[in-house]
Amino acid sequence: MVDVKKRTADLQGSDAQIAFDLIERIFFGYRDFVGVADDALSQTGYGRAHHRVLHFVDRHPGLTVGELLTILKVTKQGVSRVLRTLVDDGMIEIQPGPYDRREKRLSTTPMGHDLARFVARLQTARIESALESLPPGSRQVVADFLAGLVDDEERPAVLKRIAGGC
Amino acid sequence: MVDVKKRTADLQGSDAQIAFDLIERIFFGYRDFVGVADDALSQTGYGRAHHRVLHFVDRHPGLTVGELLTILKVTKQGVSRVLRTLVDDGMIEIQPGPYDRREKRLSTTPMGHDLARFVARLQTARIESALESLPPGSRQVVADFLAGLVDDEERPAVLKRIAGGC
DNA sequence: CGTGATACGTCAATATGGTTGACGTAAAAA
DNA sequence: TTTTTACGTCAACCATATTGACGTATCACG
Repeated sequence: MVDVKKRTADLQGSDAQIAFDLIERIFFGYRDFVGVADDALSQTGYGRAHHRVLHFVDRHPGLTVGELLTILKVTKQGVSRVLRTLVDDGMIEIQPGPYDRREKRLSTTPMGHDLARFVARLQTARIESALESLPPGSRQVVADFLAGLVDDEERPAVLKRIAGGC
Repeated sequence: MVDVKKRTADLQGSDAQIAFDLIERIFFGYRDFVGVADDALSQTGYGRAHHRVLHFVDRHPGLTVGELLTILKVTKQGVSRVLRTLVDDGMIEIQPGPYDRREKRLSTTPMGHDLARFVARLQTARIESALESLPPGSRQVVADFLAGLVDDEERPAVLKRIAGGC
């Protein structure tokens, strides 16, 4: 009887402290949110890595390869194949940097831009649908929450980049 | 001049419609949120796949392999190596189903339970930190938003599973 | 001018997390 | 008894990433 009480107390303590609900909502929400893009792009033969590169190059025309690596937190080898594919397919253009010609300035072609926008619109639809039934001000709450998940050291750079847009 | 006006109008229209801000906050927020678990588990030699299996088995003791595959939306081959590793390491136990002995009922050992809780607490800390400065009621707003990102067909099952806990 | 650092590319090997297909076993259900 | 189910496993393969080593073009500085 003492054992049962103890174990029950332990469980209640743990369950009260741990945000299982939000942990799992983040998991399933993200899974299906990226699934929107995965499904749309799988028909073109592209995967998640292609999507990430296409998205950020489209959002930041003139981005250098090094900046892209910083944003995605991957190595140059990690994007080389994906980037080459997108360039070969005519989705992304490369131009030498205007001041430093060692740089490769990346930008989307009209075709690449359209594909990036197509996917972004699908994801926007999912977001708007999720916000639809929520009270006014929820958009800001969600935006702040998501920013709060980012590492403290990274947050300033991330928010600046997002606000910067192009 | 006409061209410029047209392109400007197009751009404004697109930018207003597309939720770049939230799309990217979801990307960076999720990246660092799972990074919390990745970093903690990388020291034990486990990756993201191990974490997912450990988490859901811990949350749903007595889960069968088939149910785990449904939750994670992967194939049995996709989890077999990871699951075997966790069993070999003494993190997860297998018992035959009480009524159907073909089933393998999965549950965490005390050691596996502690590891799962350890990571869940780290993730909870990140979540609470993100909610800290937000107005009251934000927790529910965020929870509803995340549920809204889930596929419509999946949502009932997902919410039931999360609520069920165990 | 030469020297070193920088931006980028590439080759090779390796790891992780998956996939499909084929085949097998044990147990339940008909 | 036969069929279906729950699970496992072998093999082959794919996508995405890593580290390390090496090369090349370009810039910046003494």
